[in-house]
Amino acid sequence: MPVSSPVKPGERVAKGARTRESILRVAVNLASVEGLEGLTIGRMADELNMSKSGLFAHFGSKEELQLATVDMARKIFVEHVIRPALTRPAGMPRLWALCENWLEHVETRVFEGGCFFTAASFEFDSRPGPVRASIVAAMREWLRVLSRAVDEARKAGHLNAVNAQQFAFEVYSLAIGAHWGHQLLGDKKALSNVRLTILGRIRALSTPGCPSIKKSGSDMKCRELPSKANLPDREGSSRRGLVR
Amino acid sequence: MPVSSPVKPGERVAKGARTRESILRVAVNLASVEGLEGLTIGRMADELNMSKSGLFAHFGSKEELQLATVDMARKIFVEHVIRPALTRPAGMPRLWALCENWLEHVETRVFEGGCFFTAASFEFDSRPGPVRASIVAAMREWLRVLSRAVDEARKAGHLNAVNAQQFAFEVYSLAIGAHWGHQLLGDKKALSNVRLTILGRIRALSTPGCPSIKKSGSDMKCRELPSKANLPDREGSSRRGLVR
DNA sequence: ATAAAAAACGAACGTTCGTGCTATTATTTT
DNA sequence: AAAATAATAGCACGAACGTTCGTTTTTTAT
Repeated sequence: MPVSSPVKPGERVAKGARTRESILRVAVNLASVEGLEGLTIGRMADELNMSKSGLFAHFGSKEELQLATVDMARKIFVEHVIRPALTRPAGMPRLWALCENWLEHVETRVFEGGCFFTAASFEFDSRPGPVRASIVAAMREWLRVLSRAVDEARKAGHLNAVNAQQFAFEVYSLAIGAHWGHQLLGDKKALSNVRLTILGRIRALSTPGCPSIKKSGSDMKCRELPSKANLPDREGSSRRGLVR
Repeated sequence: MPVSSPVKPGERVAKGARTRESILRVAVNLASVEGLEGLTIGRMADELNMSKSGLFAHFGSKEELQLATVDMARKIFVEHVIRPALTRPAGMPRLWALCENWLEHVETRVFEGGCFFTAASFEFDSRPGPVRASIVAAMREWLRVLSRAVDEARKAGHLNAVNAQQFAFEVYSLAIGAHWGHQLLGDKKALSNVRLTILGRIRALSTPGCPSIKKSGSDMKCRELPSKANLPDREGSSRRGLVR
């Protein structure tokens, strides 16, 4: 009796696709803990109460499974980190939302073992092959999303002149550091400390006209600008890559 | 059977110890590329032209091999990153040397796959066990060395009041980010960019009386203070941990 | 030089790995 | 409801895994 994810009302999805998805959901979490190379078909089959061969048939090779896993992780990452940030107005609110959401997705264990892509990045940073390529592509996209947000903040007059790419890189480095402190050292305050550090870096470069980022409860929210609507913008050019 | 006692300097080294060391030297590099879990006894035996069982006998279990590998990596790390920095005078010169040496040891591939401990950190950040514990201990020590250097720089009047631990954390986060950009994205400028970023962070907090850190050729050197000698200080309290 | 000790080997163990097959169910489509 | 198709199970394979054991070779101490 194999498991498959619940079918959504209205939407007719083939059984195979449903099973495939539940497999990948398990795969993503397992990989975030044990690594993509530590993903073994036998273990997954056990965890899903299905046969090795039955599971295997969905992918045809381990590498295909790994690639599919990276893709699924990307989807989850977009859903939890990027998409919600795009509902915020371009500029400082969106930039801050991206940082917040990233830290939060580690804190709330969207992936069992912390950020999937952080683990995958350092696991594959010295290996050739398509899996690495897929991870690299995802990370380049993430960096692009982040640095575009920085650029938008500059254009909106929220940030003083900065090298957007460089600043995005700096912010993300701090985030990775937070992951390291939180996940490896077990530093409970690592995430919130880095939240403040990033905030400090942003504040140091923000203009007087920048919408304030202030505490509200135990959370920090960035006050929205009144101008733009509260919807994900599909402004103009085609959006390829991470968000699709 | 007890482990052989440390031999006096100049004394002949038992064959076993020599072999053990060459095994570990291979192990460290292999692990920096394939991960500590990817270390397989068969592969290592092949690479060293010896038998699996002969190699295995040196450690008794894979976990022991991993622990020994972490220890060897620690020794190499100390030799390339920490020890040379301790020859510089406490304060800004030493702090900067630590940063420089870390970035350099990635650039010059002291470990084949980049920084051993960066890889190990993210590989084991979600796994229990003694291997993880050993990595954590090493990283705590590294952070302690770094933040002590920051503190010394403050005491020497080179840096304005800072939370040493926090600042050390920030600096190391940037370093990890550099590793990520260099190793995963193949960004040739990642290391030198972050070198400048760290420099910027340090400069922003340094006092007027701080010895300047200036370019000399394509390299940056921190001008030494005239006061202290150019030797590794064993100042006072026992030094336990990383450097031993 | 010879005996004791240490180190390295070779073969094999039981397991698990990824991956093929061929049946046999379940699900869709007609 | 029957036929066609898709999904899963069962079984087996060769290779590689970590590990054990008895033997042989090399090093060390007498």
